Amino acid sequence: METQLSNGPTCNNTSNGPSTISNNCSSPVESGSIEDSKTNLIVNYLPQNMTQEELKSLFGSIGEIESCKLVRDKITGQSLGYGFVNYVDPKDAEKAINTLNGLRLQTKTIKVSYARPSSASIRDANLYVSGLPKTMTQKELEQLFSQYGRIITSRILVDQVTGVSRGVGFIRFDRRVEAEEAIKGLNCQKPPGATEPITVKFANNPSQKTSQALLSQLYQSPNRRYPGPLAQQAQRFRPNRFSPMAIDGVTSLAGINIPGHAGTGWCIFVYNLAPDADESILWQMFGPFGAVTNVKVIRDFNTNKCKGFGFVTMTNYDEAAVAIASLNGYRLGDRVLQVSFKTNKTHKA
DNA sequence: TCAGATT
Repeated sequence: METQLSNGPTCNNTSNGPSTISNNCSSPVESGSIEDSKTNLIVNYLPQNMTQEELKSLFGSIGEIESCKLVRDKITGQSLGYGFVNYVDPKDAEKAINTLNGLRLQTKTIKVSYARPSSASIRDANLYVSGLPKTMTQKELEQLFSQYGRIITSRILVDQVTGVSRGVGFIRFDRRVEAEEAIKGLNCQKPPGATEPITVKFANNPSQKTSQALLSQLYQSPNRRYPGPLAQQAQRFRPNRFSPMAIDGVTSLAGINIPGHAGTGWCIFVYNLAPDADESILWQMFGPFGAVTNVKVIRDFNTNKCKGFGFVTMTNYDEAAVAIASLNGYRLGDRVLQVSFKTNKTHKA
């Protein structure tokens, strides 16, 4: 693989926000049985505002996608923060795991792994654990539970400020029967060395909460609706930074030149990419700064090598501006990148 | 003291 990046916004520390310790364990490459699909991936910890189209754009940068689905709440339509990507070629699925697992997008670190075959037996296998000793580590938590089955994820919630364990956590097993056995074996039991017993029970179901939140919104404040798509779009657009009268759409039609503004977001020009640069490097560089809707490496038609530049589209002006300020002059391998809002200049280089 | 992994 190519150059690894280690920079990004300084705000981003842990894998999924400051309040949790999380693993991205259960290495997917080694976990599949011979029966499992080698093309279908599950993608977890997606940013809340990421759309299915953006998911497809991100994973489509690796190879041809057979299908792609962002899972949403049935009632609210809100993203549940995970989705599925099914590639045509198993090699591309493997490549996606190798290149995109652990990619930072906004405040999240996405997890990419093979999807298990869907079945009833793997549902409702998630446990909520409380009363844990504050000193217990995630590894110790897993050790305690692993005797009951294969752990898919584990987590200990921590205080946002101090980073100290809150004594509660989650264990997701591969199968529900394993979770049931763990409750039987560990609920009301004292872990080794602990003075108090722990509580182990099934965790709340995820989609219930968002549905409830929506319903209470509807019933409690009927006059305070969420802003509709138009209002949201108007908020995203920041014309007064350049022109006091510009309005999204109108400016484009009127031919007023706003640097970088491409109608659907802010287009950023990235110059001095290496010939072997690919889309994933652009996702890696810009993803941590905010909502990226698209990336594109410009390649020579015949050689398929990068012509030295590419483009990145970001939804929000402020995030784009910070990304540009941070990445302009960034050293990628032996090259120093030039990063700016796209202009209408013709770039010949 | 419940984050967000099975379409």
